[in-house]
Amino acid sequence: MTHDDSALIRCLSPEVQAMMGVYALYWKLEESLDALEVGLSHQECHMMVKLERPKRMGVLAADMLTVPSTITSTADALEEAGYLTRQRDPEDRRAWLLVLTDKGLEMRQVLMSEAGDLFRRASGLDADETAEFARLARKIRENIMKTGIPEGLKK
Amino acid sequence: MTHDDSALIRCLSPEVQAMMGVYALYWKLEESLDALEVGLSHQECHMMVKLERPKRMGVLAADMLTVPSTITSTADALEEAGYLTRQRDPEDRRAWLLVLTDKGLEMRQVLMSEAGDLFRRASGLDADETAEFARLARKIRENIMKTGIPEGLKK
DNA sequence: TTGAATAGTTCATATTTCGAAGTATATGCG
DNA sequence: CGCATATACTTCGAAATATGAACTATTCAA
Repeated sequence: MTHDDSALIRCLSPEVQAMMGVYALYWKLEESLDALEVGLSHQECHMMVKLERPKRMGVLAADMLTVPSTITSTADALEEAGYLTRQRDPEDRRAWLLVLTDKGLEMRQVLMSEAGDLFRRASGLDADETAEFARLARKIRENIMKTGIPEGLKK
Repeated sequence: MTHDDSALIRCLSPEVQAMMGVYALYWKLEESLDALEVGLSHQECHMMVKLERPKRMGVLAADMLTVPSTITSTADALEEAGYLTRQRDPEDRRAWLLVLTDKGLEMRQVLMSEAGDLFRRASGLDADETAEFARLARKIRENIMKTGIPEGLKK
C-alpha cells in the first residue's frame, strides 16, 4: 500500500473502493488513538464514544459487537479511572446504566474533537467534500442502525 | 445506538459525523467477516486484502500498522492454509515476498466481493450515491497513503 | 573484509477476548 | 402467592492475539 495502487483501485467496483477507503480511515484513526497517549485502550475509547447517553451494558454489548463479560471489564476500567459510574436501571433492577461522569464527558469531548481533527488531516477533503461525505456517512450509519444487529447475532 | 440518535448526530461537526459513519460501517463488515465462517482471523483477512500484489513483509507491517513478528505469524497461518507462498525478493535476498496462490486469489476474490455485497446491503445507498461515496473514499485513501505512516511510527 | 544496518524469525510474555458457571432480579403461570 | 424459567450482569480461568527482545541471514559502505 506504499505507492501508486490508485490505478489498481479504480478497477474495482465502487462498493469495494468505498470499503477500502473506510478501512484506511478506520486504521488511521485507531493508530492516532494510540498516539494520543490518553491512557485508554481501544475498547475503552470505543465505549466512551458509544456512551453519548447512558446505556445499559447489554445494549453496549450489542453496539460494540462483543460479549457481556468484555463490557464488564471495560466498564470496570473506565469506572476505576473515574470516567463513568454504574447506576441501577430503575426500569429493571437487574440492569446497570453506564453514565459518564463530568470527567468522562470531558474526555469524550476530547476524543470526538480529536476524531474530527484527524478526519480533517487524514482525508484531505475540502469543506464541501467533507459535508457531502458526512451526509452520505450519516445516511449509511442510519441504515446500519435501523437494520440493527444482523442475522448472525451471538454465535 | 439502538434508536433515534440521528438527531443527536446532526448536531456534531461534519467531520465527526463522517467518522461515526465510518466506524459503523467498519464494525458491520468485521461482524460479517466473522459470519462468513471462512476460517480466517480478522488479521488474516486483512492481509489477504492488502495482498492485491506480492509484497514484502516489512511493507505489509507498515500497511497493516503492526510489528514484523505479527506479520510473520499471520503469514505462517495463511501459508499453512495454502493461501500464499513466501518467495525471496530477488532485489534483496533478506526479504520475502508474500505471493497469493491461486487458492489465495480465489479467496481474496470472495472476500472482496463479500465486502462489496456488504457495502450495498449495509449502506442502503443507491448507485449514484455509492459512486459519489466511492469517489470521496478513494480520494481519502489516496491522501492517507500519500501521507504514509504518521509521526507516531513504531512507539 | 569487516562492521553496521536491515529483513525476517523465534519464543516467552503481556494483553485482550471469550465462555461457562454463578448471583440477583424479573416475569409468567398454576 | 410461590415456583420455574428467563434475563442482566459478574467472575474467573482458558484461549486467542499482539508485542518485544534476542537471534539468523543478507546487504551495504568504507
